[in-house]
Amino acid sequence: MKKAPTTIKDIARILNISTSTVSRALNGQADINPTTKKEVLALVEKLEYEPNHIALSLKQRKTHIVGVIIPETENQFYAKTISGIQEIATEYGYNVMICQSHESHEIEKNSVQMLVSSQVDGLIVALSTETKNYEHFAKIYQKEFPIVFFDRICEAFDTPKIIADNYDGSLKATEHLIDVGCKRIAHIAGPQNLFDCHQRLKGYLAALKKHHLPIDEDLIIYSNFRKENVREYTSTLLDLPTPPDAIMAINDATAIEMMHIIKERKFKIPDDIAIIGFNNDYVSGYVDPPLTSIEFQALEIGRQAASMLMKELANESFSTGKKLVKSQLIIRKSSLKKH
Amino acid sequence: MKKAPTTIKDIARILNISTSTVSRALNGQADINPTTKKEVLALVEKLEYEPNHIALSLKQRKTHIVGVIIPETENQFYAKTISGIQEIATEYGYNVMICQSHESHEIEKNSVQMLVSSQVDGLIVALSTETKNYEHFAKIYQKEFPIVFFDRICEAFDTPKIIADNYDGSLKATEHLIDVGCKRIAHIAGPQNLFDCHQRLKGYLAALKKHHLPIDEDLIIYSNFRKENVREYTSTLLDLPTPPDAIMAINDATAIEMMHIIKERKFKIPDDIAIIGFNNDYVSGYVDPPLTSIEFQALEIGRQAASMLMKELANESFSTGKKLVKSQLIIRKSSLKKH
DNA sequence: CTGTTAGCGCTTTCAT
DNA sequence: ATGAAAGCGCTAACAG
Repeated sequence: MKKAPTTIKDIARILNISTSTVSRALNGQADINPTTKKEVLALVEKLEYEPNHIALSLKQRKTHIVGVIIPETENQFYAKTISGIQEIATEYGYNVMICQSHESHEIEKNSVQMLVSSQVDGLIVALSTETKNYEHFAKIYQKEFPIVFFDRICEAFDTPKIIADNYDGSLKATEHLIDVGCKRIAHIAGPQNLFDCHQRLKGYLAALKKHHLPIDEDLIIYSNFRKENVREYTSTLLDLPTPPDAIMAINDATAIEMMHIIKERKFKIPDDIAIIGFNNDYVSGYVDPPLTSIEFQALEIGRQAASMLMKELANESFSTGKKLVKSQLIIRKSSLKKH
Repeated sequence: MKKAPTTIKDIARILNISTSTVSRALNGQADINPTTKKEVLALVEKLEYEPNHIALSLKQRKTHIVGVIIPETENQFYAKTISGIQEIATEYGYNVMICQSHESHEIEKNSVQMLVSSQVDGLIVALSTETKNYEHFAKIYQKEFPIVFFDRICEAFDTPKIIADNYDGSLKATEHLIDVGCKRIAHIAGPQNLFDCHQRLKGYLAALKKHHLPIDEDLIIYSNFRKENVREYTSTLLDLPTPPDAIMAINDATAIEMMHIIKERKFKIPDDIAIIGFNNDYVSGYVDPPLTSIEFQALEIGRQAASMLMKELANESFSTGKKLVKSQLIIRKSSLKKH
């Protein structure tokens, strides 16, 4: 059983003054007798009074909480992103309420509703894999509820959008493979409704085209991110009449799992098949062979997303349109084919 | 500029009824004319009315939010833990507000204050590395504020505590090393104010004692978790007159980094030096050689911590004392010395 | 079955 | 410099 906390009223009663005076003493701005103020502050200290944010929120119709919806905290990328968001939010005096969609459209929808009901002042969102219908956002967007999308963005709305430059990262990675002599480059693509995955595929295709390599549909496999399907994807590729000489997987986890299976099948990495992943997970430098990967600045993306929202909440600016955050190719042994 | 949301008052005005009737229609329990109810519900639908949780919270002095303080979301273990907490909290109709201490005592202290001011109904906490003074918790504990500690627990308070069985995990891991013939087993220990790290050291020492191996202080190194110091720890061990024939590192990240350096120095793993880590990060199965590790059931720990809190909030039970969640030794090549 | 009223903790005019 | 009163959105006694 929790004890009732000290309120402004308690202070007022004890000091025989009105609650408004206490409020003034606490907030400092208005006219107030320095002596009264000192007394109040002393009692506040003694009684360990803590202001009740809820009451304030109700009064001001502003909770100073931002809602965040991401697919999974277990995903390093989103975990870092959260840190970036919190860093900026804290700076602006905001708190963060995080929901995970677990890649479910239904959960995402409920989270939006719950966060809105909780009166969060704005939303920062990376869409779930399943989300192909945006009504739950449309509903609040048309009420001018502040939303910022990042990474898994929704192009349907005119909100700020922060994304890693997946297109450029993918393009550079593919060109790197072409550089080291690969001719049949496979791509394990992600669900194409996800903006980032779509950009990766586009970057891959652009690189092939630029270097006049044929596009072979057999070399493009659409993954659903499920680990248990990786073996199947890998086998499909290895069993082709002419297997690929390089694979660019949709992420490091998939790449690492594939490397495992490829080695089982006695193919040499990178000499038979070069491998590249996306995300540059911290382990990628430690697997055998070390994995070439495209690194995204997750922390920076989180920071920028939060900054955009903070600015919008402060009515400072209202920048819609996409903002790209640079990505970087980290070259390691898994793609360094001798030629 | 956000538009003002629909309130219960709006509905009442339009329908020419009182707000309490609307409230009753919405909550369903009390007597209410089915027709009136239908009208209200229809309008609620049409106007997209969403109840204001803040108003409810103020009224009921219960926010249905639990605060969570963890060191880092980037840490896989805590990321999973969050998922477990959220799973249970959601089940009970609670939301979760997450703060990261980033291993700072100061930030942890501020987070506690902020969460309490935000009127969260309870707290789930894993302490920061820096935290050696518990006053910020004592203050709320004595007000009977519900707290559950997990993993990095604080023994000073009579609250529920959920921890992975680090002692047993460490004991088993050390015995496994002894089994495969190791005689000079080193331990990279963590800060001893952290409960889990302390238990790991105790398990290690217990195993040595049980098997009548001498305890060599040179073989115990106290780490601060900083990646940049790992090289130094490794060198210290390798440069000993008689280097260790096994190392049990405080976590997989450290173990993997050490493996790297050990290989640079041309020691063979596991034949010269066997390696074991803690946590069983998803990559540990993929490094070269695959890393033996102790796995903790992070999800389960999160679930149990949340369950304990939910029960306390429902006044169902008040179990203080530690609850252990089993850990498991995952044996891989890095510890399989031939003998 | 429904309306009236008071109040949750706080700020903020408006008086004094 | 301070107090009284209203109100943020909602629920819950109480009265009818």
